[in-house]
Amino acid sequence: MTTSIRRPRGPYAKTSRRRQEIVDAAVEVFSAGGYHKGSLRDVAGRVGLSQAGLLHHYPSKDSLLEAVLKWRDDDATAFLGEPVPEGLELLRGLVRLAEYNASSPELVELHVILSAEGTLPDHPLHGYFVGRHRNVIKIATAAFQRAAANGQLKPGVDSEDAARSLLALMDGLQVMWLLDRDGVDMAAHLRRYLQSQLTVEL
Amino acid sequence: MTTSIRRPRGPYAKTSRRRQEIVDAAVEVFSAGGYHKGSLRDVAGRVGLSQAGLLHHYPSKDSLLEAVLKWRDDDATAFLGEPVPEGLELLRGLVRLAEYNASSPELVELHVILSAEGTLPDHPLHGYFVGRHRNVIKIATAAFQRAAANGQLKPGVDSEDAARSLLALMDGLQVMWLLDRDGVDMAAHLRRYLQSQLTVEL
DNA sequence: GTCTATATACTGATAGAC
DNA sequence: GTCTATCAGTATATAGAC
Repeated sequence: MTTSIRRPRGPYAKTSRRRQEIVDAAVEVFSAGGYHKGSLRDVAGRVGLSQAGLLHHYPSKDSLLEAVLKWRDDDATAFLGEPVPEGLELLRGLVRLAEYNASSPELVELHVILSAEGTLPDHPLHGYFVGRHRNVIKIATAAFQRAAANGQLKPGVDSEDAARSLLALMDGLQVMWLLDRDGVDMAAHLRRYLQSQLTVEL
Repeated sequence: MTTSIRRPRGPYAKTSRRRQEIVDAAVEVFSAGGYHKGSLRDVAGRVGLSQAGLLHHYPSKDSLLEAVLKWRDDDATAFLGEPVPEGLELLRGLVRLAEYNASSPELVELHVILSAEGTLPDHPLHGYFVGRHRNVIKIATAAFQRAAANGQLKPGVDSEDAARSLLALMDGLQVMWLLDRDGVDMAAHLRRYLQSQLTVEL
């Protein structure tokens, strides 16, 4: 997010609001079709703009998608709290995040479709998801290490392995939940997994 | 697969071979781009055919994709053996399947991208994946129930929950593996999870 | 069985008026 | 800031010759 010194509030605030409307609409569109199927015309239509008009705010499809991902990351970070909590607190936060996700199907759809597309090597999002994955693994591993240092982790459990299994489970549960929303309780599955790795009550 | 009585072998065998060539090429194309980005022209080019020529063998994009999914299901079934093994044998088979997958990145890509697209309600594959999911859950749940009946499952573990966690883990690990092939040992993660639910050596 | 040619429909992006 | 008009590219599918 860049700020302008020369246009501090008035017109800028209006443009900013407009840009947020566009991002909201883009979330709807990319959730329902992913990057490849989602079209700028569709996004534009939802905010009462022509496609060319939309391109005035975001000069390309990629730049719009980038804004969507930034918005989603900011949303998740805000949910977990800043600075990101450590140890068991982070693990508890991830369970609460799963509960939150289950109340926002759109967010889950967005994550599932974009992260799958992002695994493909020549997808515009590939680099973003590779980097994000590295970062998330690092943070979750640190949480398990902190738990281990506090004697809260079962003996023989490797922190990085536990972190990877946890994150894979989170991702896989989201796919499964989209296929069977009433049959899958994402947070409960995560809690059970975490409990099986810990020596204390989560 | 329909067979013809009037053309028992010669020309039919040739056509059958051609159709398999096409399916192989389609796996490559849909692996790399999913349903929406994968194009018939691309598939056709890989087997030295024009796009219209390809449509002679599979009259629509959907029919070709259907053939691809059938081929993949048959492949997995053949790997696990028929009839599908029961109890611990099935669980061991799923671990071996993960090892097999790790030697076929293309299969993993195909599964990850198509199953993500298939979660979207209006995707042509949605019905297929919903049905497949139900079926797979049923089989895996039965395997855990069999293990429980043999006293091989830890007390307090619900068979269906264990099955769902296992399958979510399998799916999530594939996404993760595509982002970091050297850092993720899918089979090892599955084995650890299963071992944590069982009273006997897997 | 395979081709060329074509119909029809979208796509993202640009040019330039207002 | 938003529009219309347009360009160049892509897609699936069909018609009909060979």
